[in-house]
Amino acid sequence: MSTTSPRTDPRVLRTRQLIREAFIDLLQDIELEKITVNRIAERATINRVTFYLHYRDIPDMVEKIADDMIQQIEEILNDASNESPVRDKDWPILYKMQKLIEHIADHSKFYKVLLASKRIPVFTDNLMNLMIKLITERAQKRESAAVVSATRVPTDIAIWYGSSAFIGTIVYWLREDMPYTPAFLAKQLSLLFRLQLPDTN
Amino acid sequence: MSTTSPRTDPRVLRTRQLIREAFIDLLQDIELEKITVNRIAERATINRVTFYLHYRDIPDMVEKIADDMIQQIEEILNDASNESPVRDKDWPILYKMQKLIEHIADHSKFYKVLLASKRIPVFTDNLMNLMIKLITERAQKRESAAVVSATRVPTDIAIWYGSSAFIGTIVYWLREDMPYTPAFLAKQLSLLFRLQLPDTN
DNA sequence: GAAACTAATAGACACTTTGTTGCATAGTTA
DNA sequence: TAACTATGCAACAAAGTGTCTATTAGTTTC
Repeated sequence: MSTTSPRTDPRVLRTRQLIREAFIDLLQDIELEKITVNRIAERATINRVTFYLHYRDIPDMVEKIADDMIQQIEEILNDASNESPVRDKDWPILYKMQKLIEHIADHSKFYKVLLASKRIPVFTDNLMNLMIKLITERAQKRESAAVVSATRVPTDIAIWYGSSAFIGTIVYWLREDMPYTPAFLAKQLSLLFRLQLPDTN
Repeated sequence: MSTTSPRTDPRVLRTRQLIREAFIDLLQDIELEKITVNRIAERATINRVTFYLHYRDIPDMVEKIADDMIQQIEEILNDASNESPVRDKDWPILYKMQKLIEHIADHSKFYKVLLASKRIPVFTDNLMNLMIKLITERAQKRESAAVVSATRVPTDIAIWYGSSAFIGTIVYWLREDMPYTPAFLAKQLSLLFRLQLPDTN
């Protein structure tokens, strides 16, 4: 559902957009369990049958929306890899984090409801997987192999710890309606994270 | 639903136990969204109507089960406060963490499904709130006021960071079927956590 | 711009789930 | 034993689900 390759019918895009917005909108008011295809269709001003032309059921829709989210974020992280300022070359994860947090702030309505207020597991899960992948890659590049050795804490535990801390902090920051700027939050996260890496300290 | 004060009718206890077990059991096989009162009643070998005698609906049941869970954990943490060995007096949170993780290990079937495999938000949320409370108290007692000052990271961010890291690590440890002993995991967590507190390092 | 294609609408269908009722039965407590 | 109360049973209206067929409307291609 995240394909745009062979040019998609604008009606399809429009419908999916409407469904998506209606869903986010409904989530502001009611619990996920109480959301029905009926209500979504009504709010999106589409026919109920049309919903089934796009998604098997509500969990399927949620999953597809989560996939889109992850794809967007991956693009942002990739872009950040290239345009990263020289001064951050020794610590590129800071720049990536900042870009990610800025993106989340730009779409805070979306992320707040799916990640923070109602906590829909698949979103947190996907984001966590992405973060684990990111940190693991860094660790393997030995750019921060210290995560492993220096603290004598097993790699996997250190990675679980760091990834959960990153995402969790962002979630709470969202819940509190973003009391710090993305740049500041990214900086604090990198400070705390750096502490796990005595080598580079 | 966590009351046992004026001695509860054994039939009530039996029924709630059956419902609880049926629910955990069902969650091993199917997604939360697909679980119906019908199925729970069937698996629990009780009448569907009986379910409604105890819970308003499924979300209500989940919430009550989560409440019971938190109450149990609070008792464990309180007990740990008293019986904490003298040598850990300067760092009692380690002992508490170990007791908590041991408890989770003892009921791993329960916690794995509710916290790790299917991630039912209310459980993680409640546990997170408890952890935040715990860390905040420590911080206020100035026992580890360093969380605040030493790293120059704002208190709330440091607390979000630490709490998320704690719970997240335990969740991943559960997902991986507990590859370390509770004592070892608690030790590693305290090592990583201590790093946030340069004063005591 | 007309023709071919495809998405969305509308109404209807069998089916499941929900939450509630009144009444009968069985277990619990005093 | 008697009073009480939890559970079981049958049935109900209401709502939601997922699917079908036929029709309308928008998009793309030549």
